[in-house]
Amino acid sequence: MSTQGSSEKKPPNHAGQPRQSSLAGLREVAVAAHVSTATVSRAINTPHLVSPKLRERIHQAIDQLGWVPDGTARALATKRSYTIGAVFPTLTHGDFARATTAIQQELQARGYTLLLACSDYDLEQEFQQIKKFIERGVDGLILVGENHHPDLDKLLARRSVPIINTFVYSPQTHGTCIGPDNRKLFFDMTRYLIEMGHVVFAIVAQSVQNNDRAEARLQGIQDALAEEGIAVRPQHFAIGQWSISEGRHLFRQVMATQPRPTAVICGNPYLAVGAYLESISMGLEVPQDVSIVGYDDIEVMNHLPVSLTTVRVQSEQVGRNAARYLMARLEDEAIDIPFQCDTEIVIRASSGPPSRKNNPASLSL
Amino acid sequence: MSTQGSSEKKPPNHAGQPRQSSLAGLREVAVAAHVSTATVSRAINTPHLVSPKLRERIHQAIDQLGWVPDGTARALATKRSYTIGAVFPTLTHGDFARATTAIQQELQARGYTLLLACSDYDLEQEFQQIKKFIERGVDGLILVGENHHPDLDKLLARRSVPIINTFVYSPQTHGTCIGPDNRKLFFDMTRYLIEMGHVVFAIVAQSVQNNDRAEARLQGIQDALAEEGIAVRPQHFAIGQWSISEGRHLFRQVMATQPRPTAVICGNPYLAVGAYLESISMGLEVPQDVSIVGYDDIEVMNHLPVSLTTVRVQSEQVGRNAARYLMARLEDEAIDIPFQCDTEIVIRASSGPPSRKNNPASLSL
DNA sequence: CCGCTTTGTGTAAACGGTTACAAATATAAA
DNA sequence: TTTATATTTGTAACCGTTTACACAAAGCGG
Repeated sequence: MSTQGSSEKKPPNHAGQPRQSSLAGLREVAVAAHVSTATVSRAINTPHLVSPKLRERIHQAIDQLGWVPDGTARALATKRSYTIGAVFPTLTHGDFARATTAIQQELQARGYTLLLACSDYDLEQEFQQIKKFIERGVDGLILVGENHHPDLDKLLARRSVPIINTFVYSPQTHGTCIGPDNRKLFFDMTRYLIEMGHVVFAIVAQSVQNNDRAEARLQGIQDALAEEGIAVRPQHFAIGQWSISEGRHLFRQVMATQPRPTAVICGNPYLAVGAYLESISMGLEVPQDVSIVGYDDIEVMNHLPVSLTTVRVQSEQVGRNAARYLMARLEDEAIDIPFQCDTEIVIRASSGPPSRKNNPASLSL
Repeated sequence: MSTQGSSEKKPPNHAGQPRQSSLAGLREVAVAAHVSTATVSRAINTPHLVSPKLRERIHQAIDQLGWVPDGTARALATKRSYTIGAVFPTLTHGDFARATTAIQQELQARGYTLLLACSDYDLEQEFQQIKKFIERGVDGLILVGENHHPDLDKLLARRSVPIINTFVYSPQTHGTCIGPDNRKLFFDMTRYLIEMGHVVFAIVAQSVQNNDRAEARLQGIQDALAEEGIAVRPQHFAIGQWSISEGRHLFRQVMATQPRPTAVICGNPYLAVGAYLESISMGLEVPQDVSIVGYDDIEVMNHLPVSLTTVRVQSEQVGRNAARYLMARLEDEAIDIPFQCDTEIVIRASSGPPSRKNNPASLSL
């Protein structure tokens, strides 16, 4: 196996020439300030260990040379990259965009940098992205939901990268996730509608494929209804894409069935807006003819001719706390953040008691 | 200066114990596969230089040990991080979110990772974030606009980090920016309104503070109007925040002035939606009483009772091309992308010729 | 004035990969 | 067979920081 044995100490470098200015950054600063590299390093990272005189000289050298430390080398030496990876299903939904912004702000404030990827609701892709992040040496990970690739745990265990699941909360997994209790959210919303007298409910929602949050919300609706002995009829259950036009389409579809629903619960704000706009096209009165409620509060909901009842989730709070939590863990600080985030049912004009005339199952559209 | 001189070759490591499994990752794989570290490295990066037999053995060792290469170390050694930094003013506006998504997709497809920050339209903050990115060793940068911190060039020159400005295009700076020609965009839109017979124009827009794109668009309006000898009156010029409610407020404000505008050009989609929704509250007919046009196309604009005329910018295209451009430069590939991106004036129901009755400067609101 | 701590600084070995160069081996040409 | 050439593989020096350890100097109570 051992191949060569004779080479008797050749000059270390390739050719004889010292290779123009081969001094690396920190080293260069060190000679300029007539100190050792260790001292320069300390002057930046632990200034109190360096005498004021040298500190001064070093800083002078630094900005005289315009030196910017190499984070890569630092990361290698310290095994800390001050980098956090976040994988979101998408960025084009308001809540994730808001959370991302909050995360980035929070990280930045403490010197961390955000690595971002979008999995497009694909678990396999999410896994690959996480893997990449780990290769890149992220110190922590922010994910969405609790439903991940089966091999994830193994991967994380090896490097012991802390992780936090966002936009979910359940008492069982307390401490590993930050977000709303999705099930309870729609449970409460549904109760509100029940108490208002509604009996025939329709659901217009996005696919629950790889989306445990949406699934939990659906479950919340069904649980609340079940308590009253009510179930959502198949023809009142419409699943589709995430868009206004889809909302219009699905709303029209469920409203064309018998018995006609008096309350339509939408899985996201775009579907709700679509449903409402379609109700206008159909000449329906909201909420007299039908109540429409959504999930998540986007600004337009509050400004439509009939403002829309919805659930507000503090996405910024979710993002901020997730970031804080991770950083605290990394710095071994104690931290007390609420894992279950604030939510609020925002009751606006689009929901109300069903009108009498809708009770008899009759009438053509 | 030289302190010690005697130490006669002490054992290299601290205590005598070999420190449990001190073999670092790649080294560990190497011994497991009975090859040298160089060969392992080659097996991953340049497989064709390694005999199939060893390659096989190495890969076996790799996934038997579950090794994940350390990107930090790799980056240090190769001086390439396969990382791109992007600084956006915000993520909560649809166009930037879409562009970010496109960038990330494109980067991922070629093994790059995205670092993201939001400057909140603050040049100083942007500069700090860029600096941080450079410390982190990004291979390239994606920024928005052409207006950056004065020291930016110096900083970039030192490390020679390639950069691309997005969401802007002007012939003068061809090759350094990718986006729409913002000035021309609103120039054309204004011409369209002029040709329709409008004479009294109002502008409802966001602040142009550190926003050369918005500024260029305003200039486009003014240039087009100037050709006809028209100027926007001070009372028709409303600048504010970026929101629907602000759009409502500013719209009401400009509509309360004399002479009353027959066309309102909005600087972004939210302002346009707000303006339109306020027109409903005010009992105005769009476009008979007033034409409303916006910038950027968000879905709701096409679904409101009166759909809104706007300008569509291919933000995804901007993002994608920016990413491609950078990667091509980094890999020394030739690439032919359009620097000026596609745009389209989408004429919908909210714009039309001014009605006769609006001509006489009269009437109370 | 001497040992004893405290404080400040330097030396050099990591960190975990890549890669120039040399050596060994296989292949082709003569 | 011999020599020239191409192919594989190994050795060890980097990449630019940090940091354990050693040492010198300064401060101090006795």
